[in-house]
Amino acid sequence: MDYKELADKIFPNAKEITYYEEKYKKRDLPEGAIVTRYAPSPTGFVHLGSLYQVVIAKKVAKQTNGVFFLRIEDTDQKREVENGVTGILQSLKDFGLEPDEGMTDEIHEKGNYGPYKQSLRKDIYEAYAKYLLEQGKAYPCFATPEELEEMRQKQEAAKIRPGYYGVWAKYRNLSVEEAAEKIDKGESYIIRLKSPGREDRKIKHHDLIKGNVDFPENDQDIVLIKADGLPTYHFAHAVDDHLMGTTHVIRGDEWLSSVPLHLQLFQMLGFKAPKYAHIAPIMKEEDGGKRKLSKRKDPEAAVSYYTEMGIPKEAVIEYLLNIANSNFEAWRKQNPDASLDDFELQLNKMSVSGALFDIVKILDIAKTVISKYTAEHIYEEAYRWAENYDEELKNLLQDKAYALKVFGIERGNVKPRKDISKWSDVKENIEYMYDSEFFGRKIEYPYQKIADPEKVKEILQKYIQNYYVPEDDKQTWFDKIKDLAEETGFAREVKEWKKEPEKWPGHVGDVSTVIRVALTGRTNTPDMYEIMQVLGKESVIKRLEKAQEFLK
RNA sequence: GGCCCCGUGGUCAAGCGGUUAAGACAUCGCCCUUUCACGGCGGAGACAUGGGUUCGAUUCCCGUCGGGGUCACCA
Repeated sequence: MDYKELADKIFPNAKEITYYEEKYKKRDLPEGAIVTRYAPSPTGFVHLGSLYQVVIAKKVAKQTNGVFFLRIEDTDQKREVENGVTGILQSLKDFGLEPDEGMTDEIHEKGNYGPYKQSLRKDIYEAYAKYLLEQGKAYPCFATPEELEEMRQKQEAAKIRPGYYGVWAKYRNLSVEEAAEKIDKGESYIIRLKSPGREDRKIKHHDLIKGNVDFPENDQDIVLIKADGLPTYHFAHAVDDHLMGTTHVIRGDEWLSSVPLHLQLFQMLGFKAPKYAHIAPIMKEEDGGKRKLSKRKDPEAAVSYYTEMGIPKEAVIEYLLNIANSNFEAWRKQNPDASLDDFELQLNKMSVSGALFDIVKILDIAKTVISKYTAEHIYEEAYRWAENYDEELKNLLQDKAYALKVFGIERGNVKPRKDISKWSDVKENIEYMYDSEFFGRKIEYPYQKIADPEKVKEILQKYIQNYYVPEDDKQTWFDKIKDLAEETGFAREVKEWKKEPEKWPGHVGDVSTVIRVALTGRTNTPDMYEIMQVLGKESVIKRLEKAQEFLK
């Protein structure tokens, strides 16, 4: 009996690998085109770190007119979540990062290199496992989990490197006859790689991000096909990325230490190895230390968090690009209005170590991004967000024409207002502009320097009677408030007051604060002239009268 | 513990043997002829540490310390 017969015994129905090699032709792409992929488990959950990888992978592919595809790695049934693929697809869509190929929903897919779901590729993995078996490069291993556990404990106790390798690889040198006999007896087994590696030899690897890294060769006889008949990540990675024509594997750096194994696998399979780019994780500070952003502990680890908060997708991506390439910031300064697509990302400029996640920075970016939107765009985005997450805001926004006026305050000019960094800020930001809201709840009047009820009332009264003319232009309106200040005993210019503060109890700014508070219930608002224009005469008068009433 | 990677202000980071050690966010102050948000100007704030190599080290080498990753029939 020889390897070939043993292989036939194990995988009697597997096809020759030439079948697959011919079926999946080399991709016809322009010179230098890069093929990348995102290969998550179908957990339905997309981590910020994954989104980061996707942004990079897709960008690199697009830059070179290549392909970015989605492959679902569902070889571990324990990880599977119902509708997991849908959740992932939705997240990618939320950020405009749809793949060119791969799954399009739970069961459908597009592209010529499928199936794009690993559980559907079983026969393919078997063909390649058989191929290795035939050459004696893989073998059936009959060790039970208990046996393995016992071995590991021995190794630990003796303080030697744990694992299934060398003399510990008990079934490695079983003769084909012995193996066949065990199989005939019905003993369960898995398929292991017969690693030719030696731990005392080094391999050199050039990582596109990490640079040159030396590792000991892999000498572990790792599992290729598990007891459930599905491949392990490593084996599937080699087979799939070869067949699917991946040129650049862009993944988290937790995989860096598997590179020797993966390179070995590609070599034994006779495949050309892809280039690797290992991305450092996004970290979070905790108790002075750093740790990876955690799915369990940190809500901001889930990409859905940002859509829920209403942070625009461009802002999240821009932040990620900021972390990815430090020259992005300079580029953005040079090209404030350019599309993100125009930025050329360089893998070799990526940071080797993980950056601490900075929500403040992301919000700052979002603020700038939103400030460039038109009122119309803001309306649409805020409305779409409100539909899903905020019923009250949705109701406020029903009157589109009015909402557009509100959003148009101090917008569309050279120095647009920067006060919204996420859609969830909007309600708080605009609610006082609506009479229904304003009068609908208990109004607080936080008067500042001028708080004496009589004085406040006097200012308000005189303003309505002698100065308020809705048709006034801004300058006239402004001058009238100065007149009002003077009439009620305050300095008409702030500068004059600053020179001689003892001369008046306050200045025009203090007077206008009274009006502002009466009008809006707030001390800080956007330009008051514009607010009054938007509110309109009726509302302004009503509000000013209500404020006086309140003082009785 | 073995193996691998990393260590510049609070954070993200330029820097590649000789620099007043950039910039951004955050922070503080002043200005922007009324607040706030912007914007402008300015301030404070860093090369983990000990040895080498060198005329000269943030930069090169070694140790120490610190941080991270990885050692599954999980990905």
